[in-house]
Amino acid sequence: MKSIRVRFAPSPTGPLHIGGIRTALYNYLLAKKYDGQFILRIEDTDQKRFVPGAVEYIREALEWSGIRPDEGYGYGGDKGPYKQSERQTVYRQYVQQLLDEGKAYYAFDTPGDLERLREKYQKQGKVFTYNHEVRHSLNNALSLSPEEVNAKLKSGEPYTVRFKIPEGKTLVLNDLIRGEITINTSELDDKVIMKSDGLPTYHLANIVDDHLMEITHVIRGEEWLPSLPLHILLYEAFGWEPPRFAHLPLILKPQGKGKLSKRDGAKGGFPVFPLAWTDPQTGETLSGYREEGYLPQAFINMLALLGWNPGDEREIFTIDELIDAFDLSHINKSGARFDPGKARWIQQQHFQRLPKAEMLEYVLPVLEEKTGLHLRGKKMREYVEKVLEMVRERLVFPADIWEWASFFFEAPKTFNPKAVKKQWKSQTPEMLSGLRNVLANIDPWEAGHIKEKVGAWIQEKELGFGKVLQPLRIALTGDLKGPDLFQTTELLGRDEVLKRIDFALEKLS
RNA sequence: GGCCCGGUCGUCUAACGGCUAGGACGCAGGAUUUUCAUUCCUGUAAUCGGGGUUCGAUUCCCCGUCGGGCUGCCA
Repeated sequence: MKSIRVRFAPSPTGPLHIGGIRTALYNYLLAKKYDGQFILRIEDTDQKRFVPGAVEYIREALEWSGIRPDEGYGYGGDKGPYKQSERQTVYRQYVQQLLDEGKAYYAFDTPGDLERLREKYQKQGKVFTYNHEVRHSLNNALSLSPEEVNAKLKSGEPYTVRFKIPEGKTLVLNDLIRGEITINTSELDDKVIMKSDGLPTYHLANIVDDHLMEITHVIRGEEWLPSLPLHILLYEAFGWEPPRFAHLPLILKPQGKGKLSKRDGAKGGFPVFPLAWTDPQTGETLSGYREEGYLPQAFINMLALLGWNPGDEREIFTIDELIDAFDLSHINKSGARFDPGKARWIQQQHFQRLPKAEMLEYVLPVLEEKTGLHLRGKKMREYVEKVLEMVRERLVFPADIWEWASFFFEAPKTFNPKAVKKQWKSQTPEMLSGLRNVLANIDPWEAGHIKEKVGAWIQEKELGFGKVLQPLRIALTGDLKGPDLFQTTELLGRDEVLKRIDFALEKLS
């Protein structure tokens, strides 16, 4: 049995969105599971829609996600070139073959002609379809004499080539996810397979390349399901064995109607792209999962679960676990509404599972940027390690470190008014002055010992932990949240603690 | 309009004719904690409607309905 070869074949018309990455992921998982190859092919047959930077974006996004092609554009391989704009002569040859065999024909209808026909039909409440019913009355090689056709070709008149759909045939197609699909070929239209610019359309290029590149499984979005009959017919026309097909359910908007689009992220407050993208035309930047602080493994995990399940109740996977668990038979048939909240939860799960050292590496740059300090030296690094140890459970994203631990690096200059209102009472300054004296004389300065001494003092004064510790927390951190206060005081050091108490007494009294 | 594909808690989903329809996110409540967060416990809520087939339908078939996709010299 030959090994599995799958491909991801995006069109460089802009940034890939998460639906595209998910398609790439499923292809990748299948290839890795069965020790096959995952190929990247660039489908740039529409030069009008080409966007500069898009190819680079696609590659970077795949790399960041950990979905690395084994072969393809930029990755080598002996079945190239892997960019369709560089394969024009290949396609010409196959188009010619269909022409010679009478399976395709020249068509001279201009875009204007077709536009007028569509309008005319629409006025009558109908839809124009270039099919077996009308093809003999249109401006093409089926209605013109061979001499007329030759004359037109010689004169350089622009033409397209259309595939002649065999009529009245019932096709029974098989989709790995949806099962059997039956359709009559008379419902189909004679699709253009080569445009007047000499480049093939998607349909032709796609099947020629899949065949030449020996693709065994085509896993793509459901939006391609309607053209599956055409593709099968093309394979038949060439006498090639088609690959197996699997059409993935679409990813839908979190709210409202329709499939997730590139515009939805800006509106919904969540990214729809793996990496940030700056539109070369407008200069507008749209955020990406990487920039939001998502871990690649969390991002991948989240996408994997959108339309697939492992068949058991596991939800958190490493990439290797995904490869192991992945299975086409557990892909869903219906579209999945994207849920940003669940994505965040998966990120949290992955971030929390990070080994200490790795989490530190994620958090360090955030801290360095916020403080402007160099934190890689031994001493500072150890300090950050201790801070991280105290707050790590609270973090979902690397950037959260600042929300929870800024006070370990900068004394509060202001105090959260809500916290003050709640816990800073008229008798607080006096109490805190008393506590200050206790703290000033504690030795050794160690969390357990501080707790013991402060506890004794609270009891002696009959004050209660909350009444004392809450104002102290405000003084030290500026707010009413954070890790264990005694550990916090230990790490801050006695001098700093006393200084902050003095400052709070001065500011809030 | 035509063709195609779908429909289980608000959301992601499990149950491939047979338990009180299970899990997760979210939400609500509780426990723990000096606080916030974490963690733990509890609760919340679903088979689109109507017909069949069957001893028995979430599951199979038909109709309707709703949702989605396609209907380009785009991919």
